[in-house]
Amino acid sequence: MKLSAVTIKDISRELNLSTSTVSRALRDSHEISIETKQLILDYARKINYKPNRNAQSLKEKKSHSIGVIVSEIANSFFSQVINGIESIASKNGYTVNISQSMESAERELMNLEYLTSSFIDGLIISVSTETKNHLYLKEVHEKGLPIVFVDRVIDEIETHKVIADNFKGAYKATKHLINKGYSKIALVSNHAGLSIAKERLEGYKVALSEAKIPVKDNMIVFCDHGGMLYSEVESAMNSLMRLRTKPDAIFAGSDKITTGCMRFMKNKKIRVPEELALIGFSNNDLTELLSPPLSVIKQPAFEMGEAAMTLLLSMMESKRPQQKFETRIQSTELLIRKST
Amino acid sequence: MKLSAVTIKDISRELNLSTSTVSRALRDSHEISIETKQLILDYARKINYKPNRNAQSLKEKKSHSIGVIVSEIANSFFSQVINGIESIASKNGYTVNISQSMESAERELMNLEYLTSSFIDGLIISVSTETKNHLYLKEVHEKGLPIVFVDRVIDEIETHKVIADNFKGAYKATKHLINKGYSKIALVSNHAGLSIAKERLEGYKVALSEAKIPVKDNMIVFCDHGGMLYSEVESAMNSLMRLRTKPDAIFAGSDKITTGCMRFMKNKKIRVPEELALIGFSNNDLTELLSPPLSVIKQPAFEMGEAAMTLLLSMMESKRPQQKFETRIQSTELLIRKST
DNA sequence: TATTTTAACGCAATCGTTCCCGACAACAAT
DNA sequence: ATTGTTGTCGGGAACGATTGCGTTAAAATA
Repeated sequence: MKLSAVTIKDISRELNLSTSTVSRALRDSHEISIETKQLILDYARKINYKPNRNAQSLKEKKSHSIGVIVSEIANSFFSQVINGIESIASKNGYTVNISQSMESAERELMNLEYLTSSFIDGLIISVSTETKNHLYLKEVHEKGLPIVFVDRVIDEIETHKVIADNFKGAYKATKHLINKGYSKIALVSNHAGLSIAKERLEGYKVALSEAKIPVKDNMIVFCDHGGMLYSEVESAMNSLMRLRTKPDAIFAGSDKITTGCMRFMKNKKIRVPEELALIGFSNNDLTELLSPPLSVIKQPAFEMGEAAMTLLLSMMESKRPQQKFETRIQSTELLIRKST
Repeated sequence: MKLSAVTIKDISRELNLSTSTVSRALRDSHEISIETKQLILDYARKINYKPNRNAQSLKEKKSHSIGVIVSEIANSFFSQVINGIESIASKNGYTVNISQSMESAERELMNLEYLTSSFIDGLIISVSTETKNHLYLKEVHEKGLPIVFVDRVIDEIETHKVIADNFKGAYKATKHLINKGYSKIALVSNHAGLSIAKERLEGYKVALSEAKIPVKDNMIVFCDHGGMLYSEVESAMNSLMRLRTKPDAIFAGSDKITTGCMRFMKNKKIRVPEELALIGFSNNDLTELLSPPLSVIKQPAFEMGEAAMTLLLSMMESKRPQQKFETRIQSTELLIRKST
């Protein structure tokens, strides 16, 4: 069942006017006399008229709604990003359609195909770890769908991008560990193919090199699903702990991995930071309350969401395809607490 | 700018057929010969035809999208609920439109009015703490919009409701504290007008009464915005700590309040549970890793989301207004850890 | 052979809005 | 008196998909 809506026709019939006049009055056209306009507006308010957005969308070829695809909503970083997106979107009369890829390329594609059925005016996406073939994304982009990448970008697609300064964040974190006297620093990274993972790896490597610490391959392990499952982090950590020269510090490459590592150390009763230090990317507010309070690299998630939506707005509202695209790099924050 | 979509007309023109035939072929009607059908299907796939959902919605008077209004996405409980909703929705071809009230009745109403512009087929809502006048909600409900309440319900509106067993959860938590030897148990509650707050208060009171512990009003404090701001929790806790007979245990009435209390105790260097025990409602995965690990009452958030969406589906898909509504009460889980 | 049935397709209206054209007054300018 | 102008309004065609009904030819039946 559905709600029976009142339409422009109802108004025009009641007031003995044409639908054109009513439509124009509601849109405050100058072609309508003030009296008629007032009459229509009053009556419309009285019967609680709301324009049918589907009809409007069909006519205007604009839905005033955007799609957002992230890997998981229940992830502090992404929920904060969405928060930022929503705040700008609702201010500008846009509805936000959210779907989750759950780090699965298949689900991502499904959502994408669904959202792009001439339904959304624009898309903000943070690609899943699995994504390797972005044919479809590229296709809709070339057909003219405005897209903004957030956090996890695809270099091959030229459009606006909003990312954190992953290189610098990783660099600062690693350098911090070095300054604290740690030398056997392991990296538990996200999927190697991810843009953020590459940048963070690079920051890690450069910091080590500058300190003349050799970068060892066996000190770098990967979680191909970004720590979505704890077991993934567990086996990554286990492989590190089996090493002949165990690490004395862990640098975790994502929110879920960071908390996963923490969980691992708790489970294994590894003392932090005495036996093993821990620092990682995380936007979870509770990291501060952990024992020990976690040192983290925090991304300006809310602001990144705002920036992405603002950029998307500019694309959607511009008449002609934009030529110049910008990549906004927002700086991360290093919060040093007790775990390092 | 927008993406130029391919329509049924493009197909019909190219193949020298009528739009009716094309439409019927795409919908696999028996009135179309197999050869023609195949021809159309092949060509449609070739040019990557996607039906225009706005046009479909206009024709069918169904948008196949639902609205979800919660107080905040970046709240583990709600993000898990949304997770559950989305999983069922996408399986059934529905798009989820999420908006946040941020515990503001004004924002809630804005979102509601926006979503209900003949745009959504159904609504799942967890009302904000501020909400007191639900006139508009009642109005759209009476006009026939299927609504399902989750977690925070409005008794006056008769429809499906999905809630956790708040009474029992609170009862069990309080009883647990009593069994552990605590007797001066304070309740830091959510806004008093909220259904969940009332039920939890009741569970708290009954448990105390059964143990012949008098219920004292000054041991019950309220956070009118559900702990949205830390300052709110802080002042609530401060008023408790100023009491002549301070509490020896805190029972926190919501996710944000629980973590807020924990934060307060850390800040004030109050030893948990020696000086003050803490238990509370929370769905945050990290509570386990806090020091001490928090005892919590956990709600089946994901399952609640699933249930809500399932109920909403049944309402949306039924031809006539439903008469019988159910209130699904899902049981909570008491996780006893070190904070009590 | 004449008539009915059936298969396969087209026509045109419809959903609710918007907007390009007019239409038709009243009035001003020539 | 004729022509222009302006201010208000209505007619009707879109937007893209769906669908009841009508049409036509071929096939089946009498």
